[in-house]
Amino acid sequence: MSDPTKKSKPSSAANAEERAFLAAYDAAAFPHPSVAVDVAVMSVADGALHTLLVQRGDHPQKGRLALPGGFVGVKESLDAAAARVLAIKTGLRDLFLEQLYTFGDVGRDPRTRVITVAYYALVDRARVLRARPEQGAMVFARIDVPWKGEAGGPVRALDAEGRELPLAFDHADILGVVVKRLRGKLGYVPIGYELLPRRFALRQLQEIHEAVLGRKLNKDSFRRSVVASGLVAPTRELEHDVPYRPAELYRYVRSKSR
Amino acid sequence: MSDPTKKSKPSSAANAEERAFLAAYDAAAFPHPSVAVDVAVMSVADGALHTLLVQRGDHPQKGRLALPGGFVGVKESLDAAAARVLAIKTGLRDLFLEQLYTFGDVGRDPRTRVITVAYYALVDRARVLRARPEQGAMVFARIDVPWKGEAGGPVRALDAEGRELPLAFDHADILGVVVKRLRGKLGYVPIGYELLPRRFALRQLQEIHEAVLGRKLNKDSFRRSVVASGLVAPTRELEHDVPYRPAELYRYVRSKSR
DNA sequence: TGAATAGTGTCTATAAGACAATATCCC
DNA sequence: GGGATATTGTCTTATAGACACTATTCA
Repeated sequence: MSDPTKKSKPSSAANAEERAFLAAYDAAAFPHPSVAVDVAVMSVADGALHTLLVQRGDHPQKGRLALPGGFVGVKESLDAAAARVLAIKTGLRDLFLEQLYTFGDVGRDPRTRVITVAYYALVDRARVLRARPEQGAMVFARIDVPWKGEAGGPVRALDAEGRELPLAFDHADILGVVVKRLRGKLGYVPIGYELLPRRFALRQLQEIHEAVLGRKLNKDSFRRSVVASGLVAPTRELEHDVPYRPAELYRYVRSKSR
Repeated sequence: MSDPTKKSKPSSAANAEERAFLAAYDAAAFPHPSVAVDVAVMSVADGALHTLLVQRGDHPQKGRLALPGGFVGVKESLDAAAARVLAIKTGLRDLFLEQLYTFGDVGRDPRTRVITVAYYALVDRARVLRARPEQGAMVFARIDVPWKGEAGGPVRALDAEGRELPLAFDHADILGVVVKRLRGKLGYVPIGYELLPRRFALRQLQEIHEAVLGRKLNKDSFRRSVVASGLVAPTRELEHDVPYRPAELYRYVRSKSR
């Protein structure tokens, strides 16, 4: 925390000196916070954002619902910790997974000082409903966003009957930041595709955007802007099992060809 | 990290049980990473982004230039740690200060495992040039961005003669993320005002935007969009000491009146 | 008066919203 | 055929870029 006195040395001796310093360095000389990762697995179902929550079987906050999380190993990168937690607690692998924000208020965990690096993952509805955790049990909870646009703030988790689910720690705030980030990103980054299967109708993509943004979009201009972006390509396949004219299926293409 | 077996208890006893659990919790039971904050103090001068760097007097990376940083106290929030580091290492207070990203690769610090939560601050050129640190010495380094748009990647720090300055740790990557974030934010958040004194000419604001974005902007549409945003208000004051027609000075207003 | 930039007005190209018309599927 | 949605086309409006023109200050 402080920068005590220092002495200059000729640069030729610097490497040996640095090696000696590192050998003598004692990482346990002062108390450290704990570092955790929490992963918000987001999906869209029935026109609303949903997330995967796990029931806390241990103290603290036993019985409340929490984001899948865990402590970061000393020899494990943050990204690796997030992927490991995702796989263990939800059984899901190889998802879009991105760091969100780091929450470090002093009292956010009653055990001790825990700083958590929050991540969010995106997955399509069919895959998240097939997911089976390697341990524990999961709830697929609907997110209720009590604010508009990118105002921000905590959100609520609801069960299938619309009852509010109690969230642990500051996870309502974390999920609020996830929603805010998703709304901000949808405008200029094609993350909507991560929430859909490989082939999708443009109407499905629009429904995803509307669920994330929390407002209706204009159908015509949505179609035009998506097609004009060059990020989707028609597949000549059609929807099936729909009680109306089937739409052509599109796929996401990385290379905009123009 | 694991969720072992659990027994159900009547909810009436839950509070007492949780208190007992917390009293017995041992935070030092497994090794912890260290947590630091680094603050990138960004400003615009001579048409380019600049940042404040401190010379490392201690190992590791002695002699290299680093972002002002320090370890997070066990009873100190991340935001408070960033503000403290900013004040101690640069003498600057009450700046726009926002969390950026958390860097946690295993080998990023040769001492031990150090996870750093990076922040960025914005300050106008006159104020940063008056800044005097409470300890150590500072360099006001020009940032050279070797990529366009929001491609991302490390940047270089240059001294007044254009010579490259050696950066410590992964700080070239951190500064790259800062630049990427600033470019992304300029489009829809008025952070440009944080880089200017309270009263400014629209041309100055445009120069700020051009320096951050790394490209020229159209003068006419820049003026129109800024004025139409309702986020600036004319002050009826004029520039002075300019060898041409002085422009009217504007100020940033939070409430867009319309 | 000339150089330099401030500030205004106009035209055009592009993107978005609104709306209408036709096409295609299932029942 | 009727219901529902897909898909295409047209019209209108808002915005950004380009450009021309006038205004104001200093040297």
